[in-house]
Amino acid sequence: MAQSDFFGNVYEVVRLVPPGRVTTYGAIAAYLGSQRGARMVGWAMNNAHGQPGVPAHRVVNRNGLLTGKNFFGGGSVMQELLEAEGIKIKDDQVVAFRECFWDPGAELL
DNA sequence: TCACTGACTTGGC
DNA sequence: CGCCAAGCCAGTG
Repeated sequence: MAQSDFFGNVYEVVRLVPPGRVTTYGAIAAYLGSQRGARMVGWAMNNAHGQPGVPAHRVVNRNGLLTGKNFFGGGSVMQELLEAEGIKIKDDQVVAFRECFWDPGAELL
């Protein structure tokens, strides 16, 4: 990858997230081998703003809360994007998050 | 070169 | 049930 392995892997994993599914920073971080490195995943997403094909709106925190929605324009853009894929959002939170959750380490392996 | 911050997570009080 | 502190990696000042 052009970027560091961490960033490159994050982009690739997020890009592999199927429509109608969501993943978490911790899941990606754990997949990369750094569970506590979840913060870095968020940082990668920040960089991912300039990366096409990286649906950062499908990445939420472990509570299913749209923590990064503030970075999508400050409005409910992230929520609408997820709803457009069939994911229901309630109170900035993913409904049936556990059912929509997509674990890279479990689905890809 | 050193120090701080950041879209997180977990555990402890 | 809610708040505080620690750990992770990379980027910026």
